[in-house]
Amino acid sequence: MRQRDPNKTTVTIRDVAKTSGFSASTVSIVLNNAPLARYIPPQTKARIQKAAKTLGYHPNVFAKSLRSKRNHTVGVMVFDITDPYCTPILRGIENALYQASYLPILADAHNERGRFERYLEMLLERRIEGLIVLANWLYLDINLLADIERGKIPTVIIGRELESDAISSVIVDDEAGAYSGLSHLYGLGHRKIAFVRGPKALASSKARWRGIQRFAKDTGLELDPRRIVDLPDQRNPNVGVDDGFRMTEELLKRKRPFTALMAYDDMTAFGTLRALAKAGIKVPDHCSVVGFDDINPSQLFVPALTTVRQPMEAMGAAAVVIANDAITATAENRTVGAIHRKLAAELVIRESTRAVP
Amino acid sequence: MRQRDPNKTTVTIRDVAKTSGFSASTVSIVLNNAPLARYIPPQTKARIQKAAKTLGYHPNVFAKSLRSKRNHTVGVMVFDITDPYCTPILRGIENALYQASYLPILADAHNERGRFERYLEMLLERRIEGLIVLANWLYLDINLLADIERGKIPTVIIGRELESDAISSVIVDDEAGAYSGLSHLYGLGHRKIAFVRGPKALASSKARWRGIQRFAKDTGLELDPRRIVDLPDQRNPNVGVDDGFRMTEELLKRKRPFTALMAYDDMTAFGTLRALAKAGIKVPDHCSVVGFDDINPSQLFVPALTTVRQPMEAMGAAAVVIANDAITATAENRTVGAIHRKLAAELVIRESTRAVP
DNA sequence: TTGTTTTATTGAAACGATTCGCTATAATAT
DNA sequence: ATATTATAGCGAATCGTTTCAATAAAACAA
Repeated sequence: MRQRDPNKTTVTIRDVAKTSGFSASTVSIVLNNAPLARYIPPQTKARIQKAAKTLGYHPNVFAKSLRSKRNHTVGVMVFDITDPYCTPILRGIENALYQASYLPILADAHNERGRFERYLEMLLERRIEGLIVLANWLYLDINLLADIERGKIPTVIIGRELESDAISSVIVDDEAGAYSGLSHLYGLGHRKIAFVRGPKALASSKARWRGIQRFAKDTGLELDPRRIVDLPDQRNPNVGVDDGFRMTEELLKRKRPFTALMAYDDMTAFGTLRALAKAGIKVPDHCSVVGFDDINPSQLFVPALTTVRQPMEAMGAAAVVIANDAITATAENRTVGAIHRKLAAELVIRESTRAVP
Repeated sequence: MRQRDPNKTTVTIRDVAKTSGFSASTVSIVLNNAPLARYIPPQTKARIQKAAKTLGYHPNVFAKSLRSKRNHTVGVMVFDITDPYCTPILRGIENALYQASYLPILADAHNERGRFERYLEMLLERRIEGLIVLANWLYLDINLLADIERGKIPTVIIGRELESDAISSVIVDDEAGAYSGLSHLYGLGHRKIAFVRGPKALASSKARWRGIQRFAKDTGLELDPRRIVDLPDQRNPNVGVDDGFRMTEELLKRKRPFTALMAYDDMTAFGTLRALAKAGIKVPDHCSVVGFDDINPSQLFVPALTTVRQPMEAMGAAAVVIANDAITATAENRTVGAIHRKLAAELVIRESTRAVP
């Protein structure tokens, strides 16, 4: 005969029932403040609550989820947590989830497809209620997301807008951001401006360049191809610096003088700063530099980097709002279409830019 | 009469049982390769496995955990994910957990006590199998951990060694690290060395200073109190830079010349670099600077920072190993004492230090 | 032949919570 | 006095899985 372990460690709802003198049903109703709780007199509630507290009762989420199919958990998949771009977004996600009483399960794909798939599997098994994908600097292909669609799990992707319209997205307005960055340099009197463009395969590269071109057209600024270089396609956030360094040296070698340089992103800009320092070119005295992103180190640098700031915490929070809405919609059996948010970037003027002498 | 939803979406073990023609018990035994599976003929196994695959059966983890009390989940509590010191450790944790097929639930206390407690509660409810606490730059009091002890959840704390011997820890050898950093400067000929010490309340501050003192004693180096300043106690990782800046200015004001400066950590060192630049003092030409930690931006800086590197990924991995051992021990009803690991720091020589002229 | 062991499979009882439907009393209306 | 309704509480089924105990057929031994 199977019998309860007498010296068991977990306290169940039945224990609370026993010590409070009521049934498990009543305890459940009271503790969850279910609709039926309106009939339960206050003193009964008090007795039950006291019993629960003194016993140190914690409802078992597994038992709970087994019935309710809800577990207040969302998956957060990043592609490389090492990337400083990730951190503030993660903070934004975490904070918003906390407000909504969700807990994040963290998965880091290390930019490996296999790992991404394995994690996706694990998250699906765990019946996450929503999924937030942080597609930092990634070449993500779409088929991976078929799985997600199949499972009907509300999904939001940050940093990339997918062609498929089944998945929500939060991105920054790269085009307007680049426009404002260049506008800043132009306003300072710069006309000979060099560009280190992003990898061609990245959507954000294209968008940012569109902003540059639009500004050039609007003002008649000339974009000299000899002052333009491209970052190679195969990158990794931390070699971005090296690439920026190399590309800037390439630019210097071309002997086309420039008084300002716009880098694809802050990491690239750091490489640029290094190359310029090596060449004895002072920033901002001899050359202004503008980055993009405003990752944490940018403000620490000497000189502090002027850059176009992505509202990363806000992006994380926005993703959670979208996910949360979709989750409650699903719970209430409503359907809701994919939502696409594009947040504004903000120019942050620091020490790496100054008026042309 | 309650009846099954005919167009339900989840496929259960009973569905597999039905289509394969065996009972749920058998299916369970086969799919988990339980001990009893040794009696099951291969062709039965094959039939069941095929059925499971074609139906797309994923066992429900909640039902599973409800019985087995295991859920392959550990809580990871950080005190401020924004701190660049966190990221590599998190990576180390994540990676090691992945190897062991665990999934991390991320909690960020934002350095608020209330938030820490709330998260602890949530994690406990979720019946995490282990807890890893990342006590970066925190003033953590012990009572918080009473809860953990009560629940008998294997816990490892990174970055801090607790007096209580019930909780394992992973720390870096701060003393030896500081010793080697100073030794490096000394070897370059520096004798007039300034120090920006860490906040007094931090254990690592004390340990690092012990290393300094030991080196001074070993070599007869004089530690002039007028070249020593202390960081204030109330800090936050990102104002660490400002504090470093202020303290260095204070040092400069004192008119006691120095040819090298050791900062409590890299963040502080960034502040120092800024202050020195402002004063027109070139690094490393006129003054060498050494940091501690080797956070990501340190290598990006111009000049790249010479620093004492904490093996952060390894620390995260070590914490997981300890936690994992404790978890399996608990599962097998063995008891295992707290383990304390102290990892070696490693001097990383970059561009911010050079021999005294 | 009968008895024992091995092989193959299953029913039923948990795990811990929620919830529907039922009962029983008290309060109110007719 | 009886019918009706609001108030309180409980029993039992259910969620999807694992696992123990039981059964039954086959294989083997005596």
